[in-house]
Amino acid sequence: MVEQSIRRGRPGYDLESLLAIAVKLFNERGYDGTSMEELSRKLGITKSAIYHHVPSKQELLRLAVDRALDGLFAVTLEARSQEGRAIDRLEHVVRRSVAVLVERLPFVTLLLRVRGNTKVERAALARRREFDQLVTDLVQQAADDGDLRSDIDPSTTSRLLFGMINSVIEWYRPRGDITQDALADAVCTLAFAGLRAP
Amino acid sequence: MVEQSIRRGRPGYDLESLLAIAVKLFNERGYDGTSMEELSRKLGITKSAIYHHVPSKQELLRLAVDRALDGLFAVTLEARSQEGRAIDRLEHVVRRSVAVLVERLPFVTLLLRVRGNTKVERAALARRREFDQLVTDLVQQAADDGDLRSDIDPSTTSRLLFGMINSVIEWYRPRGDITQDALADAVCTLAFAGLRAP
DNA sequence: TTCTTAACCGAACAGTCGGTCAGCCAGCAA
DNA sequence: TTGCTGGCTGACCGACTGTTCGGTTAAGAA
Repeated sequence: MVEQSIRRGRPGYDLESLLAIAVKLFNERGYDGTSMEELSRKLGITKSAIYHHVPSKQELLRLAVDRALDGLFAVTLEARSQEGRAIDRLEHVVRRSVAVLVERLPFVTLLLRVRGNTKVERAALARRREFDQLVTDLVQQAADDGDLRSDIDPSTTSRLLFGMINSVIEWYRPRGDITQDALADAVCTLAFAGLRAP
Repeated sequence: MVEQSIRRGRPGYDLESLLAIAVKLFNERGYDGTSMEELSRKLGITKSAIYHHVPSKQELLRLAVDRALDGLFAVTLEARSQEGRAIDRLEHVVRRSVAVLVERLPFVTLLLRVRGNTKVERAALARRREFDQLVTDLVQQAADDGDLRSDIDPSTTSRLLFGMINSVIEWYRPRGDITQDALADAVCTLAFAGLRAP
């Protein structure tokens, strides 16, 4: 079943396998705190070999954050994010965002730590703000529909909401004792129904 | 009214004023992404002058994260964090943590981005975990009292809860249109009562 | 004036940074 | 066997890193 694509040439890393290890290391040490020398040691090849796969360190970052952002924007294009009551669309976006976070954990982790020092980083931040705006609009609509409490303003709501969701990258590990669905349930319950016993 | 403490010697930066600017820059560019040369330019003095005030770059980081951690631990020692029903103690810790976050925003921001590359950073992470454990214990007790819903486990709850709280550093600015109290209210409402219209 | 205190400068240090270049090497296909 | 492709090496570059050191400067106190 598994399409074993036969690679030609000398066996070793391809861009994908190299990127996975790079992103993992970036997340452990921080992007700026990781040198290409350090990365090459982790890969078991020389520094110059990395530049056979990728033209620069910044490009590694771009590839990673784009994978995260593409996943998040794909969520907003899904049917259930675009039709139905705003509050239901919001819940869908929340659930699916948790899923993307988990499935692309290393990439999203890197994205959420970008600070804006370079062009690549600023471009990532811009796309992220775009996503945040879509969510804020959704919260606003749901509040207008009377489905969300009106004593918290929409932008604060969406920020706290996605603050909670995004914090998942800090502690969730797929191997752990909580499944992806259980996590999404916990997030939605806490967000929509609150902590207090019913 | 203002106690103008007369400093002796050549006027200029003291440790406190230097630290404030350093931490601000660290937060903008990232600790690893900020060079001492860059910092010295921002300060308007030479690189070597910084070393008159502080023995190393790492020490700047230590001073900053300790200010954040001291503030958070002080909260747990307050009377209302130690007596009464667990759920009330929890709400008090949440409210006061938001206050500390806001009052010491730059320091807490830096703390929350520490990755653990050096001894200083690992020590900070250890103290942070200690604080997290205290909160988790509180959540556990409140759940045992029947005051918190039991369908989310305590460690997930406390992580999502503090994920939401800590996200405040990403967007809250004191000059903005939402006061510190309103922010704490929003956090508590969302956390305990949920988003859905009552 | 002189002493003390505190902040600062300029030049240099050894080491590390991201990145380049010319060429070598392993495996598949013809 | 040969050609091609894709992956890799080792030596190197200039710029920049955090840190040190000996000397200097500005202010209040004596």
